[in-house]
Amino acid sequence: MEVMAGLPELLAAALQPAFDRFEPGSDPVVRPSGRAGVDFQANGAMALAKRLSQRPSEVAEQIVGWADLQAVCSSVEVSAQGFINLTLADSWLAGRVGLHAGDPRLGVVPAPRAMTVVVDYSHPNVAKEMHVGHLRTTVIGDALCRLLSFAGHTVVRENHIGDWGTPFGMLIEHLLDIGEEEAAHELSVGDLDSFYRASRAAFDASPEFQERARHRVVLLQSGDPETLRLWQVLVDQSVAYFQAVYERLDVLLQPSDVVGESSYNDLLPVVVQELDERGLLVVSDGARCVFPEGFVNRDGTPLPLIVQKSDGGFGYAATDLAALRDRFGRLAADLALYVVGAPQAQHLAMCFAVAEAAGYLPSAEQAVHVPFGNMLGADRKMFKTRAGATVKLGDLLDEAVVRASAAVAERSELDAGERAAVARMVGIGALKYADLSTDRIRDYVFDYDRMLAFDGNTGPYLQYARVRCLSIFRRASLEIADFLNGSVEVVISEPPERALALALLGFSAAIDETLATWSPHKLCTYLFDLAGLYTTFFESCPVLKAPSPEVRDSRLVLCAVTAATLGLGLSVLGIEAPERM
RNA sequence: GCCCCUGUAGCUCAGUCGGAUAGAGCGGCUGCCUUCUAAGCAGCGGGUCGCAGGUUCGAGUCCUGCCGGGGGCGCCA
Repeated sequence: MEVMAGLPELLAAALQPAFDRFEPGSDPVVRPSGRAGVDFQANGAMALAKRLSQRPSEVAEQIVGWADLQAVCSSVEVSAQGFINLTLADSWLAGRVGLHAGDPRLGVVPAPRAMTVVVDYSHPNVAKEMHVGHLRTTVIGDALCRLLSFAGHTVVRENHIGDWGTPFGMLIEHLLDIGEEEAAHELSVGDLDSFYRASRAAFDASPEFQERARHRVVLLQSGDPETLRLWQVLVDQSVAYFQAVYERLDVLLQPSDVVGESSYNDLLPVVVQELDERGLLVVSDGARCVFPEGFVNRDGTPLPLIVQKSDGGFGYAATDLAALRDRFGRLAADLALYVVGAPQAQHLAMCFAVAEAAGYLPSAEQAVHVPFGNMLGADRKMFKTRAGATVKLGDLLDEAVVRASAAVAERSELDAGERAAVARMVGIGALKYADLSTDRIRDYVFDYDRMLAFDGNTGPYLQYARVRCLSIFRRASLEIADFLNGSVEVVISEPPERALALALLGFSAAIDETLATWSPHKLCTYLFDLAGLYTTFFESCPVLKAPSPEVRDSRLVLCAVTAATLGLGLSVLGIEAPERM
């Protein structure tokens, strides 16, 4: 079987020889067409005509005359302005969908060169509650991991948790004050915020506590075994708590993916030494810095990346550099993605620049910041992550399931046993889809009603469309697999069948575009359009009561491929799909 | 002050390497459950694509300037 390719590429390839006769290598510029009755349009003739000082429509006419599109298109027309309008033949389209149905990957070709990709995402802080600010990095990062795996790459998930730094002196002393058992209990029930706040309160209230905390930091940094043991208690309890959240959210992260800041401690002096050896290090105001080119601060003077502070402590830049060294060295990564908020853009750009200069990063394009916009409060300001009260991620997940349970109870005919599982998939699916379905770079205002909507362009709408595909097979006691082996002929008679078929063939392009730009919302948009076209088809084209057995079987193929596409699409986004709802 | 991101329908957002008459969801209005799941469908109404220039056969898309919003700019991470 020929390698499945996207329709635009296929048409462009068919037109290329004709374009080459005018000007070798000129681009046919094939795009989907919005015009009624036209599937694609080739716009390249107009630019070509301009360059050759000829009439666009005449150039287009000649190209059409030379091109061999008989087998593929039912109509090829040239507009007065020089657009070439291409309409695929129903029979060709039907045959194409038949092939598509037999492909378990639904037309998505594995990446020609499999890479090792490190994805850095989620990164919550030890002894701190996961809040809604962690949602975007976690959900987007997880979707990218799944997409990359599906594309054939080796994915190394790294959860770069905040498990080191001066706050731990305070946290450990507080742990001792309330007793290990009580501390472990508080942390294990996920009440990290009150633990952290109580530590902070003790620190602010008592000079004696402050002194103990400072001393404890020294003990921690010097590797005192008992202090490390207490620190480990905090880390272990926190990681267990994170894991509970991840499982509720249905993300891939495991405790074994945790590579906390502390894991680079031994590397930090090495990094400093190597930066020094390469002549990159400059001491400025007592701090050891690198001044990457092109970065300036307020007054126009060069902006430093502070690697080692004047007090001898290492800044987080040192940790980030060590992580880059580790990822491209020990792990031999081909690519590292940083699913980190947009405010860190400058910091990461500086780290990447320094890492490249230091030889840690082989080439600039191999480290990619995948930024996302801020979650804003009702006041349109950034949700505070430091002192300010924000919404706990756990509370948001609770609310998602509560609302979904109510919706399931109200709308679904499922029995009680199935309802809980479906409510979880619907609620969490709605929440994740809400985050994935808009361009990640944009800021958005935190809003329960928007994030947990179940109608319209939402996760549940996609789940529901798939459920409606599956219910047809259940109703008729048919196996969906029998319609996904390429053995059943597809015929196209009604417009909704045709529109659905055309959309199904666009899956690989949607995946490609999503990965090319690290933008899950592109796949969401595709799936939503597909679900809408399926629903139109579902409303107007009876399947089990089709006019003939041939049409019935053909429509069953369309249902089967739609279900498979929605299921696979949701799956690579990290959204579960129930069998019924 | 400098830099980054952003501005599209009442609200929330899509809009592909610049293509023809800018789309969807929510909300509003009108219909549609005796036929495969109404978390749905069909239809109506809704636009100075922030503003002004420029490039181009063609600009929501590219360039410049201005305005509004968010963020960043040396020892927190």
